[in-house]
Amino acid sequence: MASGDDRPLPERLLAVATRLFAESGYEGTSVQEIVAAAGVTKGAMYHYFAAKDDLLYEIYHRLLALQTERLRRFASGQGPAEERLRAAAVDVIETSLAHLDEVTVFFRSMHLLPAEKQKAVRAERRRYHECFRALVEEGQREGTFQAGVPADLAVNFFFGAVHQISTWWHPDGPLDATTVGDYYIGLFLDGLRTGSGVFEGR
Amino acid sequence: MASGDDRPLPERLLAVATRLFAESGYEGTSVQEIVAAAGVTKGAMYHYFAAKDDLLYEIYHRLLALQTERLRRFASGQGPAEERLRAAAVDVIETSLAHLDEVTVFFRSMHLLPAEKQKAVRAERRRYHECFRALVEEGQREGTFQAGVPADLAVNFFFGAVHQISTWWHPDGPLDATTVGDYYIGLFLDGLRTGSGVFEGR
Amino acid sequence: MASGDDRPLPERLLAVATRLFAESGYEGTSVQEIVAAAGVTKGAMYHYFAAKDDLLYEIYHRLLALQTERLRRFASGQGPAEERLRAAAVDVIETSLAHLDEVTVFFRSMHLLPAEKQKAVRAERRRYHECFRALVEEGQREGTFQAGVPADLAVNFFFGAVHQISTWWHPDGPLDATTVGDYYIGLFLDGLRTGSGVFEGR
Amino acid sequence: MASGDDRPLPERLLAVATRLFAESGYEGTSVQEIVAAAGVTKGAMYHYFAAKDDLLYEIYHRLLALQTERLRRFASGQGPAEERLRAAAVDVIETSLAHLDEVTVFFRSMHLLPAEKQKAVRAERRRYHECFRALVEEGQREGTFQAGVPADLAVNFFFGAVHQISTWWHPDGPLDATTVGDYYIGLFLDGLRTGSGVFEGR
DNA sequence: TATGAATGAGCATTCATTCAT
DNA sequence: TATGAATGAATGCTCATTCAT
Repeated sequence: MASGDDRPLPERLLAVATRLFAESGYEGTSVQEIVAAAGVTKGAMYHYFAAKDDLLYEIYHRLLALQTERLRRFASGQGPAEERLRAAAVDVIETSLAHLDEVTVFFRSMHLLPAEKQKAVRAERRRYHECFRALVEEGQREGTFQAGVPADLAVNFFFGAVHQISTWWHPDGPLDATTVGDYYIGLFLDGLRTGSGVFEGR
Repeated sequence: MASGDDRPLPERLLAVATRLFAESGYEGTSVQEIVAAAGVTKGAMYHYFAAKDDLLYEIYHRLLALQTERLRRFASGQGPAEERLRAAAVDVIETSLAHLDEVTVFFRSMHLLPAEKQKAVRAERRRYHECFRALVEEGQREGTFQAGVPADLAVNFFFGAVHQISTWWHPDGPLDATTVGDYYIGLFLDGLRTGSGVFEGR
Repeated sequence: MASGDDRPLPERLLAVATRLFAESGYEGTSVQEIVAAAGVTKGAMYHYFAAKDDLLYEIYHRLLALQTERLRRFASGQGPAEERLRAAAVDVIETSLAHLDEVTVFFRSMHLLPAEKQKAVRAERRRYHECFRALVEEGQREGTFQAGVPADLAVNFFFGAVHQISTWWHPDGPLDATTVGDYYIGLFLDGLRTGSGVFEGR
Repeated sequence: MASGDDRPLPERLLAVATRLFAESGYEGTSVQEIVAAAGVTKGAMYHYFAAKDDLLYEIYHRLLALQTERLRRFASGQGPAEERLRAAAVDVIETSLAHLDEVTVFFRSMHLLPAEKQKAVRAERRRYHECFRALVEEGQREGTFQAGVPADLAVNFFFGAVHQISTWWHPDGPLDATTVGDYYIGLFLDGLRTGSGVFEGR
């Protein structure tokens, strides 16, 4: 019962919920299981979170806020677009792999959020996406990236692959996070780069 | 009430369940809603499916069986590996987009299947994956594809992107299925092809 | 458990609920207590009633339907208005005292019904009220009843008294139902009759 | 937040509770809602009231104490019983209409009080009732009122009607409080007066 | 083949109340 | 006097599944 975790209760509940949602799914995890794992009672949880889906929202919202803030720093840096894009992509893969449960849980279960929360998170996500896309477009204007492929689609392609990583990768497996990140970024940037391919001249 | 659908009941139930699962999620759809939408009663459904999760299993199993059979035909064809891989990739994107609900539902909810069914579908999925990977490896041996990137990882990268398509693409949107497929295959093959990139010589 | 009651389950549930609501109040009676007293499980109850408040609605709706039908028969009969009104009033008191729990429960708890059900029952109640009021107005036109008192108000006065009977009267007490009914009707009609009082000439 | 209400907190809490109970019912109003509407926190309320039902008890207890004190003044006055009864009745209707929420709330929810509080309020109520009944009996002995009707029953009849007024009357409606009071008293006294009716000679 | 009444276990949520501060 | 975090028990309701017919 003594959890040996002295973080504030809201943080502890989010951490516990993230782990349990990743293990058994959002719908497969009861509020009772969450609070039991955190060593408190339901009332304590509802003191901080108005509903179970607030946990789900908050889990991804916090990660996305972190990633957005970091992305903005990379995007507004110096140097050619490709270098800034690469740095941003390395970073988003690193933080995504470091928060694999959060990513997994969210993309599996965001459809279970009530409409208005879904809208809110989609709006946050869209802002992130647009910042990333702007980097791709900058690279296309510079001539580093193929102009023939819609930047929007390329970004979706990349993040699709990233968000699904947990379906096959595990931190204790043979490939470490950095390695996977390098390969993913390589596959993405090589696919995009001028000289590589099929969309040139479009 | 008259559904105007004269397919056998099992097929009708699967079609209805796929639609409802895609709309409201697997856990958000009750058996009662499924049978009501199919115009029958619960007993009728339980006559054909032993449990609700049989529907989920069957939905993806049928699509995967179809895609596996087609993949085998492409894989065992003539010509250079890249051509066969491209044809297989075009095909899997086309069939995936044509059965977008099935793909969405399954990758969202496979974690809710009981252990043994999860194992079964993972085994089927692995067989599919390995056949696809073999094509990539053949291309690497032929020298068409970069040998530096693990074929397994490349295949996972590609299917990650494909399985997430429904998070942003819609059949009535500005890009039609063929266009999306072409871009995705382009991004994938360009990223993989010799001469494009970072993994050469590894 | 064997209830020894072979009425259909819906009727049995309503009977049990009426008794328990009268004893402990609507809010003080749990669905669990109702189904336990009826010897079934919650699922069985929810098979017939969509919500707990359906029980409350149905309890009064059924009594009111009965009383409305009887009132219409008395109202459309032959003879002077006073005689028809007296017969109707005798009848409504008799049926109200025979269903005292229903009356008590409803007038205590109707404010807990969801808005649309409250509206429905109010509309039913209004139809009943208007039929009764028409009898009073007829007596006023005939000159039997004082014209100075608004018929609406007189009817509300009378039913106020009737609906509160359960706060002081009990079937096993010294006064039997018929006696109480006679007195109430006497007090009401004497108060209304020409020659008795203060509203004449208004 | 600043309530603009400088009455002592207990009074403010009772006023707020009365309004909320009248709007949403006793069980439909949470302690949290009461304290929020009063601009304080739960601890403050529990400092003055030991339990939620103390609010309910106090709401009616205060009104009843007021009405009892006034009734005693009218009862112990000079003149014929009918005049004193009329004055008392006018007064009780006036104060009841002026505190309509209190009356409504109490007669809807008194059954939710714990046994001992219910007993206490019933005893207070009985004292009030007996004082009023004594006036009726005095009138019967004087020959002004029909002796054939039990005074107890007549008083219950009258207060039944009065306590239900809020089910149909509203201060902003076409009839003002004084008018309603006059009619109610007229209907009651005319029903009771010698020469009007059916109970004479009993 | 199909019905539909009934089960039983589970779920998210609410809430009056307490108590250390 | 007053706060607000936390409790613990209860509540209405849902739902996959069974089974006699």
